[in-house]
Amino acid sequence: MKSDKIEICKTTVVDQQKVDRVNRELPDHRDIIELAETFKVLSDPTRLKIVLALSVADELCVCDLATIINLSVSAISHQLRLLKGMKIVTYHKEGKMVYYSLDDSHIENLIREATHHVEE
Amino acid sequence: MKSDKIEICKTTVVDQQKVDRVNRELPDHRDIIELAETFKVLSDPTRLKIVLALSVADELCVCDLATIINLSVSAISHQLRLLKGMKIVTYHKEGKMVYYSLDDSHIENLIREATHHVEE
DNA sequence: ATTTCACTTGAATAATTGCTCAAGTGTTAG
DNA sequence: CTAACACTTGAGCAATTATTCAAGTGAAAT
Repeated sequence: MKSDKIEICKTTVVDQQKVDRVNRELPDHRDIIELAETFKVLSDPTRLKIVLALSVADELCVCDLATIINLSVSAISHQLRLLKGMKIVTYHKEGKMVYYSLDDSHIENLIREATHHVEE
Repeated sequence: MKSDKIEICKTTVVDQQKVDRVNRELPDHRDIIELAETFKVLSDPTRLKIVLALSVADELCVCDLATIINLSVSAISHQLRLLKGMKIVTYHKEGKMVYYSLDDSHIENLIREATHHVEE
């Protein structure tokens, strides 16, 4: 069970040496999954808008976020829950209000880099 | 039909001034969608692996990519089609072989930035 | 000419996911 | 205490999507 080489893919390997080298230099599976998950968070327009809005406003209550994004409070709350789980946003309560803010400065750099890509 | 302010979200706006300012500073919808789509491409482990493998190897045939990623040739081909459509990869034919390579240097910077984020 | 090989493509399927709706929590106002 | 408000949460639904399978294309080998 150690050789995870050519079990599923039964086709011919054209350049085994190159395949080996790439396999050696590729990050391991866990890291790639984690990397993909980072991209996934920002791949949904609603979540991306939330992050963009918070990067402009510093902090916003759920209600105002819903107004800005033009979606139900429930929908925004669901996404905030997810963003909170990924440590991308934090919140603090003030009476019945809940104010959310960014908890991750790297995310803003990532978005900036992607913006350059889009503007190509 | 011009006011897209508070039609769907019927809840109270807490800080109208802040909401207006954020709405003014936020990129327009089309750009956000495009930005989200950029992230979406890299949010799938298979596509991410393809891009990572190509950034290491310069060029690879579909078959070797399938071997490296441990998936069917068909699955890889489907994803390559998508990546080609988004101008992230190109290909050139050599007899029956098709060699794919990266067509977008920005993507590598984007992945590098995201890697920093993961390593936080 | 026929077969083989590398790859593409369309259809079908299973899993994921983003939203709405309805109900629930906790805080404040009357 | 009751009602209103800001928000959360779980269930359900519709849409998207990643993969497999089967069939098809075109080039090279026999």
